[in-house]
Amino acid sequence: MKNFKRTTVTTALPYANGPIHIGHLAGVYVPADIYVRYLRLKDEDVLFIGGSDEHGVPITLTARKEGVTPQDIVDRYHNIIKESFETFGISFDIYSRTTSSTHRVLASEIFKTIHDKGGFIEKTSEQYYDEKAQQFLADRYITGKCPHCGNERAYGDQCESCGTSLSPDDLINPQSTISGSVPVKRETKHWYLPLDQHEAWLRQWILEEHKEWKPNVYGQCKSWLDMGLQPRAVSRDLDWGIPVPVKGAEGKVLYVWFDAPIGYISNTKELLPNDWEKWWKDEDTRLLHFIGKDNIVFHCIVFPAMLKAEGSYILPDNVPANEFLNLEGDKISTSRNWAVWLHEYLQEFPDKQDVLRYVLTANAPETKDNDFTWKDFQARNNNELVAIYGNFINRALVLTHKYFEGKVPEMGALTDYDKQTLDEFKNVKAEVENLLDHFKFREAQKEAMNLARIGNKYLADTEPWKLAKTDMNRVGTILNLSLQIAANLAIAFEPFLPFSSKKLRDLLNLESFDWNKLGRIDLLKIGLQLKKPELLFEKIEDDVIEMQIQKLLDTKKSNQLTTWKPEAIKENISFDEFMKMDIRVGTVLDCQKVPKADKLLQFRIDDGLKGRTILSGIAEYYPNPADLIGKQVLFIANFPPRKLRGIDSEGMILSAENPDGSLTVVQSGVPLSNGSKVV
RNA sequence: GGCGGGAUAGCUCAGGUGGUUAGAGCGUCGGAUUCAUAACCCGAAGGUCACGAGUUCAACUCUCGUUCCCGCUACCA
Repeated sequence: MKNFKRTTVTTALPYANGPIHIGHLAGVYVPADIYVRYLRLKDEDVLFIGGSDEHGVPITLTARKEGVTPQDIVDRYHNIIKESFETFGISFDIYSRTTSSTHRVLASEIFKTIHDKGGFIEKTSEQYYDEKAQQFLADRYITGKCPHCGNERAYGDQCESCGTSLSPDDLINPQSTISGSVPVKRETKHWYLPLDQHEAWLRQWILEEHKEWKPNVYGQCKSWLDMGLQPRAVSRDLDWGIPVPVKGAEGKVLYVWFDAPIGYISNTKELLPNDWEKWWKDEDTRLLHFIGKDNIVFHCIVFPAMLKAEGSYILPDNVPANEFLNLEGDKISTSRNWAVWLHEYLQEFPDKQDVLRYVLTANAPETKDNDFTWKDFQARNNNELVAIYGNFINRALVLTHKYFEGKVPEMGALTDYDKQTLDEFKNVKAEVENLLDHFKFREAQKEAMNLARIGNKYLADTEPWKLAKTDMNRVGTILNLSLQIAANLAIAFEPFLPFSSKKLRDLLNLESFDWNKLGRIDLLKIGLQLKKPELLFEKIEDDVIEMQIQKLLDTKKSNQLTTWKPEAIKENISFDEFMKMDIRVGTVLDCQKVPKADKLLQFRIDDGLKGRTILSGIAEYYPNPADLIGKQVLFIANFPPRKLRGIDSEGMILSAENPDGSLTVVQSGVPLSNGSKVV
């Protein structure tokens, strides 16, 4: 690897539309913080950048829902997030926000530079426009009926009921959420970043020059590159964001994904107004992006393309992306409140930052998705932090106080067994370093914990409490060595468990905690007075854990209750409007999966006339499509034919939406004549 | 459907340019011990390394196919 002079570490900017949860922490912030603390301990030049991502449509929607301004929303969450990070010990050099003036200026400048270099292409397209509110509608501002599951409140980008991603054109009966009016199509101009033009060098840079990236990262990039890159819009018609800084762009802002990563740079600039460029433009700087797997393509392809298009910036050297953390077997979900929220944890478990840090690292989703359970949290705390680490520290201190009034005793001649023990932890430094350098935080922490295991074993094997009756010199040596191991633990755990390390250093009156001293046995001077033993960690009892589990069960219950509520009835229509619709009864003659389409079933329907073919996107709910053959179903008979996957679909099979979002074809209970009208 | 990642002890995970008895932590069981937050220490049980073929003297490790989980992507009237 190249010898870099300094390291810039960025962490995915949390979206200021909700608080931080353990998934964010495990995937991004805890590993990044460990890495940064480690580099700082080694006295390397490092800058740790964080901040809130505060633009984009979802924030405006939340604001609208609550009847406040977008600024109110981002202020609220920015403060919650910033404060919880601070309390949790994520040691950012700066945690700023994309609504800062520095960011506003820099993002504009970067856009302008790329623009002036001809790095964008301009395209005019038709988009929905709300005539009453006199503005273009972002995908999220349009609701309508989901063509897939029939949910009436699907958004223009996604149906939250069935999870399908949509485009506004897909929606049936689109409606503006701003004024409630029916939007019309209108022409609008936007700027695009032509990723396709960047494909060649990206391919070389990633696939040839960065084979060392994690398999999930490398594979995902390769997948995208092989599919071929498309131009991506970098502007939107919206009033919340950074104005597009060119003529003729009134009412347009930078698309949030364009401005957000620039936040890394502007936050650096805010911190170091005169000195920021060396962290972003010097080839001797190593740039690292810590992110979750949802952000891989963005940080490996899109953002680098932006930086390259601008021309003066360095590219990331590595993008250590983690997978996702589940909670008690289910996906973490902000909207379903299925999460352990950091700010709540900090309140409910005061002074237990390190416990969560430890558990999240021990269980980090480094190679695949992982599960967080409260039982595991309790077990890790009680069986590892308390029983192994805390217990060893306590033993060493208690013994020293008992036999030597709390002063570090002299180290006499070392026995073979002493030397053997020393051998075991001599190379801890090299091992932890090697693991951390390769972003293997889970194993690195385990290696640190191993020191405590060595200590416990040493005490058990040498039994100083027995020797105290006969050979106090020997006891002194044993305890000196034990205390040296304790001091080593304080250093080794410093990146992982900073709060406990500080507490331990206080107990040991240990001032220096230079990483380079790790592995030495002269960290504590003879005669040094130690503080009275104090527990490093305390046990977590069953009732505390049960309360947390109960809290989640309650969430689940209330989620179920809300989902089961039928939706509100749609606005009235006239009888005439209904009569325009031709709903018929038909018998399924044949039903099979459409090849090369996951969701489509192809029906052949006896409609009493010449028969018809209808496609329906319900394949995932009918693993055995043949089961439907012979059943009588209802279908819309007077939709114009539409080609799907090359097949003409002549109508729409009616299905009912279940509480879990799945679909069931509505069937006739009694035999009817094929072709009967439903009136 | 295409592409990518994953599948190894009850649980969480290591592992290897293919080569003697496949590792760790936790949990379980047994033993020892009392300095310690009934903690620590020692020992044991527990795995056809997802499934099926192939290459090979030899495969958990390579190849192909299949299944399941996660993600990206197409499809959803």
